[in-house]
Amino acid sequence: MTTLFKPIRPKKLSEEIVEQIKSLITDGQLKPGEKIPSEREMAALLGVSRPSVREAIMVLETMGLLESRQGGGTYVRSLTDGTLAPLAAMMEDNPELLKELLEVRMGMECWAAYLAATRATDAEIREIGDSVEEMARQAVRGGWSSEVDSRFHYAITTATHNTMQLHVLNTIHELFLATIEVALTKLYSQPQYIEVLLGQHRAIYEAIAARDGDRARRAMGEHLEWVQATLPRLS
Amino acid sequence: MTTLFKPIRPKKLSEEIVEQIKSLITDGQLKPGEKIPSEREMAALLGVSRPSVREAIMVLETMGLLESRQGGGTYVRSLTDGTLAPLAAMMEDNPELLKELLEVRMGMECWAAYLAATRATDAEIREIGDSVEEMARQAVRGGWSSEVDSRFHYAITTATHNTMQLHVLNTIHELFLATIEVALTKLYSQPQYIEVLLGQHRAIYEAIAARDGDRARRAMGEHLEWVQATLPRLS
DNA sequence: GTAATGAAATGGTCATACCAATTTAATATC
DNA sequence: GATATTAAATTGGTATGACCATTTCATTAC
Repeated sequence: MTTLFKPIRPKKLSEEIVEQIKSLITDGQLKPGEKIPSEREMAALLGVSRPSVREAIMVLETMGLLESRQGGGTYVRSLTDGTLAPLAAMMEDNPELLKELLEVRMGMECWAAYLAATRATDAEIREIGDSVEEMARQAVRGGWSSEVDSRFHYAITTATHNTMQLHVLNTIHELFLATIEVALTKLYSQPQYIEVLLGQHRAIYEAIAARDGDRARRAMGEHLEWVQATLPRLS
Repeated sequence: MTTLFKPIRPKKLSEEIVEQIKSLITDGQLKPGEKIPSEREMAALLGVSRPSVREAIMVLETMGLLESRQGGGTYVRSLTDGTLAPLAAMMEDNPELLKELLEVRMGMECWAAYLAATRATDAEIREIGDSVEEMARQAVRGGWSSEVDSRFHYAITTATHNTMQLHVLNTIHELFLATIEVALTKLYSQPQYIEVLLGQHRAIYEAIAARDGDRARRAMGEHLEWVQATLPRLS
């Protein structure tokens, strides 16, 4: 019952200013390239102090909606979809976070392999197998896409019959792909790695097909440790 | 050829402050839930004015990394709060998903126990032990709070030395607590359960202290399976 | 019409003050 | 010793006024 009520926090002035300016931009009353009133003018119009206006403009700049130039004014930016979510952007700036996310993923994928081995339906085991066969088909032609690898892991997570697991792993996988899809595709097309990777995927599939949870977890762990060790060598 | 060169714009002070605080968060020196120094203190430490610090904090709040409370201070948020926000919405719509979240958490806590056993410093092992001792002290008086349990799990996750693990688990833990803090506190105060739970927490601590990863993982798995089985009996 | 110079406008930073909310410490009571 | 109440301290929120740095605009000279 506690979830029905949420703490009420009064809005800061800067938040209200942000909302007003956002509305003017999304309504088209402030257009891309247009200059907004100066900080001093805005403060006078809104009946607030200049620091409060500055805080709101700072926030809108962070959102990518405005752009300030010292001495020159503040302009509305074009509404392009270029801004990455903050976490993905931070991961681009800091490869150590990516390595840590890989490790978080490892824990979750191993757990997923374990659960899948204990719960998968025959149809789900077939789908995992089919994705491995698709890898083998593309391997003959020089390597497989990161989509096929995603299909494999997605099928395993689906077989856990845990919706939350699927959502969390999907979110982590998207963050992951946003950063290293190019490197992964490179990995899946190197001749010296293809057979090793294919063998690892088969081992995972076979452990799940045998409904052996511990074996599935170990096989997944070995696969992901190998990937984690091999990716840095590609750069 | 013009795209090779970008205009050079001197960085604002607030931008430099943002970068410094971001680094402290991604390096794990500022952890989720932790309070950062006050605005006045930060201004003194950085040798800048309080409005400049405030602008930086405003920006970090917009990015979802910090959260300020008037009179109360400014706290680090989990990096994954934003990206995993849909989970909270899903759980509000469908409380049955709590069981699945418990299972996701189980996988991650077991992995954390394993990593902590292999990596914890002596000081970290001491902190885990201290939180178990605090449980024992409160147990004599009828049970312990969910804060003490959080401290125990937080100490284990900190000992993994994986910042992303800490952030993801923190987000999941807050989702978890938001739903069943009352039930957990009830669980931790039932006379027939207190001794069992204390024994389970001791077993986890001892396995980590023995630096036995597999044993730590099994102990954590047993504990969380027991909790998962027992919670429904309280309603 | 163009170039140089000065003034004005604008954003960036700062010091200081005060208000509002929260936390902590001190005191009184049982 | 525990609990409740009150006061003080701490912290974030907002404001005023000042000054610096950069850009834009107006004026003047050629």
